[in-house]
Amino acid sequence: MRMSKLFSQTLRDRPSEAEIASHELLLRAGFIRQLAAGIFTVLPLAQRSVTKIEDIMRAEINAIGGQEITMPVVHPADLWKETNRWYQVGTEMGRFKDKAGRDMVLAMTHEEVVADLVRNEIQSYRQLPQLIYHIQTKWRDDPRPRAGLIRVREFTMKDSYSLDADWDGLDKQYRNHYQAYFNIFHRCALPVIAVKSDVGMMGGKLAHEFMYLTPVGEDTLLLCDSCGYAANRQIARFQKPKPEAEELKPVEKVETPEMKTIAGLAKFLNVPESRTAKAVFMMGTFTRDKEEFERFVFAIVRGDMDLNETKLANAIKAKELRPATEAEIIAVGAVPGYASPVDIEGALVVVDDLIPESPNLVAGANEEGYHLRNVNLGRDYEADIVADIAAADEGALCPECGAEMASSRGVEVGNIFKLGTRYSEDMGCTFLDQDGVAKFVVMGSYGIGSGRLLAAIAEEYNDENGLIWPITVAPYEVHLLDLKGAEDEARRVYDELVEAGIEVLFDDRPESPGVKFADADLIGIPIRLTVSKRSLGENSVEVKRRDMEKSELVPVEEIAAHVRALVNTLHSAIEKLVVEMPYED
RNA sequence: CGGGGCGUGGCUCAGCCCGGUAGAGCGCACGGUUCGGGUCCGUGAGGUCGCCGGUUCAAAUCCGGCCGCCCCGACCA
Repeated sequence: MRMSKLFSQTLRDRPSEAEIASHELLLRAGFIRQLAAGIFTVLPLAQRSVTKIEDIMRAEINAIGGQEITMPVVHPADLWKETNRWYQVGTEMGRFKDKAGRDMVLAMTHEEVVADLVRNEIQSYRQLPQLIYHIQTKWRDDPRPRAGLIRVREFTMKDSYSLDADWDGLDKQYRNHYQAYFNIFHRCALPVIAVKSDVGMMGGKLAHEFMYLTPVGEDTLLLCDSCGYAANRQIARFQKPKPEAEELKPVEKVETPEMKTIAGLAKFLNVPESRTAKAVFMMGTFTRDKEEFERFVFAIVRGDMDLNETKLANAIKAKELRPATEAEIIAVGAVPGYASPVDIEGALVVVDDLIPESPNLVAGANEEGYHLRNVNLGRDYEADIVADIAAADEGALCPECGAEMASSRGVEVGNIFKLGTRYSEDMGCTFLDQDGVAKFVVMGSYGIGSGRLLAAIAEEYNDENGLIWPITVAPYEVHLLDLKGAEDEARRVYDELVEAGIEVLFDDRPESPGVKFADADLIGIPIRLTVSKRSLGENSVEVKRRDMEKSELVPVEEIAAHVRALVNTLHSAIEKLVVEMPYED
């Protein structure tokens, strides 16, 4: 490709909307352009990189038996009504009506379409297992897109769907994806870890997320250095300190003027925060018989811990949770700041599983200015649900080995879900087993966003001058530039490299050397060749790697062979990253 | 949805407070110059000042409403 013909241009100034490196550099280097919030055009350079990423994904998924298909972007809403997700998913789903007034859905994922295919195509256990996948556009109307390609509304995703006769089959396909996903990321030279995660709107039993660790990430992870436990904070378990057993003491009302916070209260009463009960009020949205209703949720965790809303939502099977308003709090008979689970009407009372073991806590008195000492679950109030609803934070003890865990930020670049029969049952995906009995197909789904992956790689590999692509995903292998007086020889080098099957971006523009070098650094192609009067004076071409300072002179007649060898060296260095990864349930 | 910021040629921004002929740098076109780290000089094209309404003799500027974009939070595979 001649740069004089390249569609995109580089930008000298930092675009004002870019806050993180990958966003800024992908814009400046001419890889992407924004159309609207969270909606981007992929320009030629990025398109080449994305194609390479997708080919890596194809190769790895094909290797575990995947068959590529393409499913539609527009779905009849009826399918989504069958699985209830039409009702469960909120504003994130794109909805419209076709000309006949039928409800339609913009694809945010494809379980329903897969299930519809399955119920029509799969009749017999002989047709299982199967693995189908596609690389398609998704629309998720995220309330807050940000950080360039990291979090967008429209994106391209490789999603695969496994179909099995039983759970053992699913387990095998799940493990296959676990390894294949590591292979994909490793072949993109992106370091990732796998963490256990919430199943979210996908439903199902088990999920892992593949996380690229970076401060710009928006997921918080808890990681145990000792045993390797790794989980998204949304579901991270931890060992809770066992309080000492003690006799239940009588409830005692104490005056606590202006003590509306746990910290202030504990100090005022001279007790540790762990001897207080923290009340958090939420309104949960529930679905019953396709009807939505809200219910007040009174959640209690110990005063030294925070409520984890995802855990709470899962524990009570709420579709949504939002903080309750002051009026709603008062309506159930609680007093904000002095709220107590004692004598509450009509609320769903959910307590953390540490509370039953924590005797004689300080709680509110439901009276302005007063608290109660020695409140005890079971004696003074009842819980509707006891569950782990406390959040794990930096320093929490590992649920597996008890060591202190660290927290880190990450970007989710891929995920794998054991869906089980969640969709098969709703949509009637059955097959006849060997014994002639109809059974539900056991499903899994597995996704990687290619644009987000591209951005993560850009985020990982850059310096003050620009991008530094790993060769496996670089838009071109070689960036060739000529300086004044060497144009003819550069053109011969270009033709020779192209002839040798090497991907070359040839900067043949009549620009000054500084402009050409700066653009080469910005675009970040791994190998740079310079043909100039100076190099030709030694009958040579200058060869420089983007990730290294030094350059070398290579005789013109050896250049194609030399570059071929260097390309191979760079590829094999990345191949070495592809290793077997330990799997943990 | 709550809080904050911003909207002026393709890009980065000034002008707005204090109303009076729309500016700079970069980029782009043309001419010259230079040629191993964003050369230098000249000439030129390019803007409904986000949109709608109001105030005024006069609005980029003041007032109201709306829209869009960015950041933080809520939310979220």
